[in-house]
Amino acid sequence: MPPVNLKRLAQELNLSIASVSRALQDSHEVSSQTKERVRALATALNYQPHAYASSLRRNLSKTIGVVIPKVANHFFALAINGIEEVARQSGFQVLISLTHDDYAREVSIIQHMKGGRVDGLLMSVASGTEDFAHIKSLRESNIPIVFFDRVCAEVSTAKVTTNDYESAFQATEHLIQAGCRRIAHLLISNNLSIGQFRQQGYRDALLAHGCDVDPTLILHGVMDNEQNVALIRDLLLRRPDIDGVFASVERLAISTYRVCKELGRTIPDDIKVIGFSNLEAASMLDPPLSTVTQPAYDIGREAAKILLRALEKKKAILPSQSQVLKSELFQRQSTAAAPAR
Amino acid sequence: MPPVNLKRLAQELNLSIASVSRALQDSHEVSSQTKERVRALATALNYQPHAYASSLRRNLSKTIGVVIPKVANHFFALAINGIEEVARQSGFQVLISLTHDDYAREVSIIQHMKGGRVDGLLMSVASGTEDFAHIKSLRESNIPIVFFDRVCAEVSTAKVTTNDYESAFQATEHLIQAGCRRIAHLLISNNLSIGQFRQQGYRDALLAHGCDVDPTLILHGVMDNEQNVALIRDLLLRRPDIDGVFASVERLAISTYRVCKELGRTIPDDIKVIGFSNLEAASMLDPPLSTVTQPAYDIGREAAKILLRALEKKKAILPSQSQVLKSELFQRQSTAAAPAR
DNA sequence: TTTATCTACGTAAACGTTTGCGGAAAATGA
DNA sequence: TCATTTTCCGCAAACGTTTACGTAGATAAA
Repeated sequence: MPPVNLKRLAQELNLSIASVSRALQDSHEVSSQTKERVRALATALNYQPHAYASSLRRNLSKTIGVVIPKVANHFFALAINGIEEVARQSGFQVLISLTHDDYAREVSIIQHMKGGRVDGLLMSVASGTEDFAHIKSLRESNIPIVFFDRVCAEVSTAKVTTNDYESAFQATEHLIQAGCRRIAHLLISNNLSIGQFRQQGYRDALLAHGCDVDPTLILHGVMDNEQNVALIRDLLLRRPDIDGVFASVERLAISTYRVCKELGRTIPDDIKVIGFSNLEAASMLDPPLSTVTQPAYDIGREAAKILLRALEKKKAILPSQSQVLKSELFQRQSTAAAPAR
Repeated sequence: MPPVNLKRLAQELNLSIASVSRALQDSHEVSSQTKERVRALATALNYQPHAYASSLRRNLSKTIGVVIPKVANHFFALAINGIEEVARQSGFQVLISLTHDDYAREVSIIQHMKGGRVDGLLMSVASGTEDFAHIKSLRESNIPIVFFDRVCAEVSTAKVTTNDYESAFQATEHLIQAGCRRIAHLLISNNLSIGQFRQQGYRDALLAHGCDVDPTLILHGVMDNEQNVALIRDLLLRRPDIDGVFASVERLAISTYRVCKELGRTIPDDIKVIGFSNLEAASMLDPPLSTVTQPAYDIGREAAKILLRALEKKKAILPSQSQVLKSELFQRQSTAAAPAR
């Protein structure tokens, strides 16, 4: 059977393709009777416009790209939900691509996206990315971009982040007030501003409370979780005086739990642990994990909103403005102060 | 500045558009010197082919659609990773759309996908779906589809599942052997085969061990977690003799933990709990949760492989064959038998 | 009446790519 | 030498849309 496209509809209705197209767009240039005829046949034949043909002609894909490191991560999963919600309301599709925190893949993905596939981009930078030429090149393709969470300081555009410095400060302060004196900081090795902010918050909190910053207590984690467990084990064995751990990412907090169980260190008596995390089951852990929880869903929503507003106005270059949402600190068992004796 | 497309390359090289196109495809119809010239300029100008134009002309999008209920779910997140891995290796893009377990959205998404957007589809059916006309209509559009996990029995095509019946049987048996006599079964209300298989495994395990099946012990959960907590609380209060819970999905197991904490029932002494789950932190829960864990990543890989093989051979209709992968049962603290007295 | 405006539709070009066809020049065969 | 094949390239149509422009008829204004 012949495909059901505009030509087919036009033939069966004795109309021109143009009129059918206009009828379906509810143009004022076509009479209401013909509109009805067209719409009737369109639904009868279950006509579906060819999205790519339309994109090609209008130079608009009605699609936004989302480039993130991974999806098996509560934060990004929730952010996607927020993005998708906003996009759907505006009739946009969402094209998700995963970098797996790999620079080469990120470059390749951005290249692909540039070929007219997307109207705009939402992005959380891969931790391995140090050169940003591929991102800057989006300018020339007139593709606006909004960073969220893992922003790129070098590129001036709109950004949605959380108050990472303050949250890290609070988390560290919370550990100090719970009685910790030797606080380790676990982070994923990268030069992204987000990691720097969190580390700075950690450092400043220590200084503000008269503790000195010991660089050997700062551990740079890697991609592989097994390796992280080994690294953390080494650290805790080498420095038995560590009585607090501030994990910059969820995985490192979980790895710390694993190591503590293995070494027989009890949380929170021997070591207190707090970490950035969006884990729903945090309160069900043994012990319940104190967390800094980012408003992931809202971050996604806000980023998408900003991007869609820009697309609406056909602004390809966004003002370098950053919106900061607040994370929430949940105090749970893992950082409970020792009972007064 | 003018856009960099085939026309632009052709002009600058004094060639025809056709030759440039062929050169970039490494056609034998163009000399190796010209190929070099073309490739050189293409990389110099950072030429990126227009994916949609190519799709339109070749009637191929090099894209596979993934339609799933949600992404904030370890199982689906891992499955996506598997899918993405396979797709990337074959040069395919992955277009993810979320149904949020809503029938209307699922229909709308399938409609969109039919408009030439994707070459094939991977799908896990929404729990609310009861009519499958929208799925069957894909046949007419020549779009092959592979179901994974939440398959649709009514549609005959390739399917990738896990051994749900046996896993449920084993999980229930495990509870019985740990000493449980009154075992509740929590599931998400739906008429998908997957839910039926799991329930049947539960029933048969009870019968096989001489327990009778009590329909009032089977609880149909809903979308909202708070509501589920209330439902489970009611159930446990109404039936204080319940000493075991088999949760068909992760969320319901977590909700059970919450309720038990609230009611002061200790796991596993008062109640033992096991559930389907891909939660990485399952062993860190309080107490560590016994799980039936599906090989989510492999499921994604297998489903994608089957689909891509079909696309390779231009087979739009796949033989109704189902591949069954095995889930793994992890015994942890939450189902530990009471110490002999 | 004539002229101008409006309504409703068709014609055709364009978006960027791929590809069947044809053909000129070069290479090969006799 | 001529005939045949091979090599390399251009022309133009096509994919399904959208849209600038043209126009025939109807209506309104003069």
